[in-house]
Amino acid sequence: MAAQRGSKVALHRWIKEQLERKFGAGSLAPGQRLPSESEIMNSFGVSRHVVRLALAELAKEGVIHTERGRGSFVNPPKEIHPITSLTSYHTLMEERSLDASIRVLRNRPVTVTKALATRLGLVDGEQVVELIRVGRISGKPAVLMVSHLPYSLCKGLPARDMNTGSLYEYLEDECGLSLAYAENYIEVAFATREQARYLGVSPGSTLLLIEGLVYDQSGQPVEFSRVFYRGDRFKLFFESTKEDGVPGTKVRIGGRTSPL
Amino acid sequence: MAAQRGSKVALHRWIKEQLERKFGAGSLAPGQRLPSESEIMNSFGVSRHVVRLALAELAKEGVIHTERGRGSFVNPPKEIHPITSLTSYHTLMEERSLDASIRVLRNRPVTVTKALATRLGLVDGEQVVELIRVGRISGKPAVLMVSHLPYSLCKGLPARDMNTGSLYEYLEDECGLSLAYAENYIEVAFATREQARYLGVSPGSTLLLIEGLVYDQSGQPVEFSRVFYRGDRFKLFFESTKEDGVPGTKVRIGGRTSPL
DNA sequence: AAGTGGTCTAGACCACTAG
DNA sequence: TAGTGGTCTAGACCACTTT
Repeated sequence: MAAQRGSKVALHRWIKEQLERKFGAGSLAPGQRLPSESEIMNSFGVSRHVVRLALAELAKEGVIHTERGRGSFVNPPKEIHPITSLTSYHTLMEERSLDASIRVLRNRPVTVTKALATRLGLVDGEQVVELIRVGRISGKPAVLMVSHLPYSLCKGLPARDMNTGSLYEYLEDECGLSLAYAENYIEVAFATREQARYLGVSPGSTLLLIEGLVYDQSGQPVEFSRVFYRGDRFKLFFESTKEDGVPGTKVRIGGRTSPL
Repeated sequence: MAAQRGSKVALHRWIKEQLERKFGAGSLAPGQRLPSESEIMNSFGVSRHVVRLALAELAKEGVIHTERGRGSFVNPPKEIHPITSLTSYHTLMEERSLDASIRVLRNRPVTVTKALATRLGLVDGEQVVELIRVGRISGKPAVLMVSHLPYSLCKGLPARDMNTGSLYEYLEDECGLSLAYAENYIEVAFATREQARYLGVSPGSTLLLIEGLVYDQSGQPVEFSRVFYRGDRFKLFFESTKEDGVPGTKVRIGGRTSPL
């Protein structure tokens, strides 16, 4: 191999492009193993460092992933997921009942942190219910949902089995709350060690984060939620429709999940 | 320094945490320079490689950025931006008229690619208008907007100066189109060399991508757009309101941009 | 010219996986 | 045990920025 390494493009970028060309989607099926790092080293005649830089770049982009002691493998294409806000993950589950499930990791009262107290309009020392759930699709961890709710509004929540049932239905039907609106922020985040463990990715992986603050009809904050998706595995979908002269756009969340 | 490097956490991760603690937001103001790589090497007594791994991790997360020949610098916090779909960037400009602007990079007819033809319902060989614009906020590149529209629907577009005025207003007022709805996908992307140049980031940087396919009232595809935001600098904002028994959620796009 | 980050080599040891 | 990826060291040269 070796080939002409003309011009000024960095060697590891060039190697990355070669690997993408040879093993990218299409030429190698999802799940297939790439050559080992030492094999790539030899075939291109470069040091291990540049091979690792190239593979790391491909992994960051979600094209491949690596497993210690096993090798690097081609990833399947991204899943498409309707944006989750006020319409819960549970609603999605009902649509794809066969392969979606929820597992509760934590459901217990804790003392608020300062940042949480500000968001939920609580004072220092108050209690909130911390509800942490992992949503699985086809058995694989897909989404990490972290919710915090004022304990005073849902004292019965920690005792409740949230492995089934919608959180929002519970809040409305059994806590007498009437959810009205939410402010949401979508951003890129990176997996902490704990999040990485739950989502089955390596620490520092790219995540899509939807942060939401849900309000009661009285304007009282009811839930602060953070929903983490694997950035290499998901697209968020929403459908928007334009209505008359309104200086904004109406969006229906939770449209179809058909492929692009 | 050196300190106890007990247990099993990787050295570069530990260094990263130390740096974050010492120089993270709060202790060092945005724009301030961090110690050089060799200074960090010496102060921790580690090799340059682990220092670079730690700095790269911080850069990926948007905490810092590095400039060749100059050093590493603390980043300002993320901007908050309402989701752009059907309501154009131009609308945002009007809201913050002082510091937002658009610059057109390309506006010309080209032959469709296969992927584009599929999305826009065109046949091979047809022409589309390629409109590429960079939105700036406070003079700095903020968002890269890449639009493709069937040439037959807007023959006058390439001759039009799109540095001012809204694309959607142009389509409705001067092309006789009535925009109805759009399908949108939000995902993580990574900057190509070209995108990186336009956005003032390094290749491979994390981006937030909104892909949108906008339809006419007759159901005809009118525009395929891709809007790229710097992932380390932006949050997308939307507000959702729940309405009666609809199995979905109404979202008003383009709410206020007040800070979290 | 001096200092900075960007790239690359060579070699080592470790942790994990699989036969 | 052999092979894999994960981590780390030491040293080198280059491209770029600043003085």
